Amino acid sequence: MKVTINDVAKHAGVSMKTVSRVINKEPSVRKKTYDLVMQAVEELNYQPNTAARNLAGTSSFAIGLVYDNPNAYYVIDMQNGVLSRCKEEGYELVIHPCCAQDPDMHKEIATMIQRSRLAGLVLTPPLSEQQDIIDMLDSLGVAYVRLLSGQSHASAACEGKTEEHKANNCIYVDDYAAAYEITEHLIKLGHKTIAFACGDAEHKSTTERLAGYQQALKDHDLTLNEDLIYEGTYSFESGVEGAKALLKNNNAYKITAILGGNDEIAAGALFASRLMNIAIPEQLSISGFEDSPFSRQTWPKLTTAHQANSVISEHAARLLFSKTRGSRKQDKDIITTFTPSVVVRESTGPAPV
Amino acid sequence: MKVTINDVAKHAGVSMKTVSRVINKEPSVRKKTYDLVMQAVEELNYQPNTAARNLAGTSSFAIGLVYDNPNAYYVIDMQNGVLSRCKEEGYELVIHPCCAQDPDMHKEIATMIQRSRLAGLVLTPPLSEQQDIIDMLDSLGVAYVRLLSGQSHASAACEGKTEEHKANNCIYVDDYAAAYEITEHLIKLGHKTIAFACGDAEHKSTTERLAGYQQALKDHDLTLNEDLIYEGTYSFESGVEGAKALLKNNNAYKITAILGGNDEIAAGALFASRLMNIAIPEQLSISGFEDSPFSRQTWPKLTTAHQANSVISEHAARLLFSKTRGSRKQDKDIITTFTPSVVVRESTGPAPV
DNA sequence: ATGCAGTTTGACAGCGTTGTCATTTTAACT
DNA sequence: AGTTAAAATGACAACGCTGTCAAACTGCAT
Repeated sequence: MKVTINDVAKHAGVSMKTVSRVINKEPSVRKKTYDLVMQAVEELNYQPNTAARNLAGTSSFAIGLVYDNPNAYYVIDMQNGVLSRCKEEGYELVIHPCCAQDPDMHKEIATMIQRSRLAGLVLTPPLSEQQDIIDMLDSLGVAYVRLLSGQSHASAACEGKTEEHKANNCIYVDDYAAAYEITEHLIKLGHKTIAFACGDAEHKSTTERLAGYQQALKDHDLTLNEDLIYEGTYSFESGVEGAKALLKNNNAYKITAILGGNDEIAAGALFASRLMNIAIPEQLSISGFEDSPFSRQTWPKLTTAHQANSVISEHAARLLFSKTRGSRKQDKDIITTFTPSVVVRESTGPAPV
Repeated sequence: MKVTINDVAKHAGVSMKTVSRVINKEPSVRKKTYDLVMQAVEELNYQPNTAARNLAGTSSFAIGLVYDNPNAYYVIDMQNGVLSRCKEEGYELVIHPCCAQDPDMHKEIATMIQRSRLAGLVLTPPLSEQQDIIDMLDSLGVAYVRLLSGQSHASAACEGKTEEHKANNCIYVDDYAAAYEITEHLIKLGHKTIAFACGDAEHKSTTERLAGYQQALKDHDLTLNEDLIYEGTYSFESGVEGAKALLKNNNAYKITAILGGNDEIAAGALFASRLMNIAIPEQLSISGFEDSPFSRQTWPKLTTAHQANSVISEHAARLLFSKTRGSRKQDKDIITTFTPSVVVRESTGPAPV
């Protein structure tokens, strides 16, 4: 039942070490030997024992995915992207949901790394933005990849970091550009008074998206107004509250469009609009951000900015693997900057006259 | 930096084996010795090496969670429930999304088990219902827990199984009772023509929910009508299609309520109703199933059957752990049958007159 | 043929824990 | 105090693999 590397070695008439070389795709194995061993592996249906490999080897065959995100769709996409890569590389994935606020956060992560001897970590926002965690990882000498919001290498979360760090440890999502684009879409529809319902203040993406929105207004000679910005969180409930607050005494401002910080906020705004008997998009345009499945399941469907989370996380995993163990083939196809693109659906329309 | 069991042993003045006994909570360790060792563990901040434990021990400190479910909320809840238990027991969780249709499914799972030497598996529907997978696991001698839809020990998925199997390997969700209850809720609101939009046929839960619905109708002397049953899948899109199909020529039947197979289907039905200008709940009542966050983010909010997935999966993990390694304390608080309870929100109302 | 550098292979000792079994200590009796 | 069974502890060999380093083999120029 249980086939060890030794069995394979005997079967193929080589040493254990050679079998090891083959399954680890190490160079300097003759093609003939390689085939011989592979055949034995097939015939015996050999499965390398992860525990033994982890113990004997320098680093282990497991990476971690750390997140603090209430959005199920986001998390699942992240997992699947990383998992697909792990499968290919023969790595295990240790998932670790956690609470970014927790002051013992980095201790908890350190413990996890030590116990499982993780080869690396993929960090999603907002944890990827926390300096104390990065410092801890650096001091531990663990490889990691940070998913960051920002315009490529200029991201504020990387201030004071070397170019080398930025290039090797970060994947960027250009929320600024996406927000700019989506705001411009609204402006072109004739909207002049556009509100913004923000997500969590501690997420860098909130700042980036807000900045993109503001720059778009500025570039089109529209006045910025603090009163049109609602500071909330990345949740449906916050979207409801935000829309209510913004539209409460709308006579003064005549808001004709609301930009949601993400799809959940936009869905919440949609919900609030119904409560207030406001027709979407006739009286008010609403747009989301992220293009989660959610945005297709509201009424009307949400205009949003498409963000391919599973692709992004897959590239994060690639980047991580390029730094671990083998580094066999240099993976040159890694994309490090993603810019979400606007998807126009039914929740936005021409500004009412 | 790296603290081994040997360091702790020296520090505490005992043998490695004794330290091992302490961290594994084995009996027959004097209280005094226990404290002594624990202190050393604290002082040195010792973290047992998972790989070594997995290799040396009989079974490993990792369990697997296998699922094939497109519903992100469901998956996340399942993960979190199992994870919370794993954390407490010091186990790792290996997640494994897969495709139930895949004919090589059980091979893939077998490979995963062998590679990671998993101590056990938690299986969610529909994989928990596939006999070939169960057989494979039995032959491998791996512990597992099946999440099943059905009335406790009478579940059809367990036909031909011993009582012992049913009690030790299964967690039941009584979808039948829940569907009965929710149908009754509609009947009490005066509805006489209630349609049912089914989920995937291969899911046992579909059959169970359908049966509960039918029995409720029967018990209240309402006629069953095949035409009122739409066979679809557990998706939003299917809900849209289902509602459209059911309501297309509604003059013949005068459907006043639709029972969705789950929340997504119900949300889809809601969406379709909007398309057809049908007021919810004034002209048509719609109810969901599962009480995912989703059901609170539609307009109007969905009446549904609350199913505490994270609690359910936590108990599944408990049951699994009661069969592995330690089995230390007999966990007597494991709940093996859950019955979802009706949550009334705004999508259901009195039948129109 | 001979030598030499480069390539390919193998022997063997760990990696950090737990299982087995022997040994020592304790408690509970005469 | 002396005996005995039970409880607590320890010594040591695995577990299945990889890292290290030495040995054997290659091809190629002499």
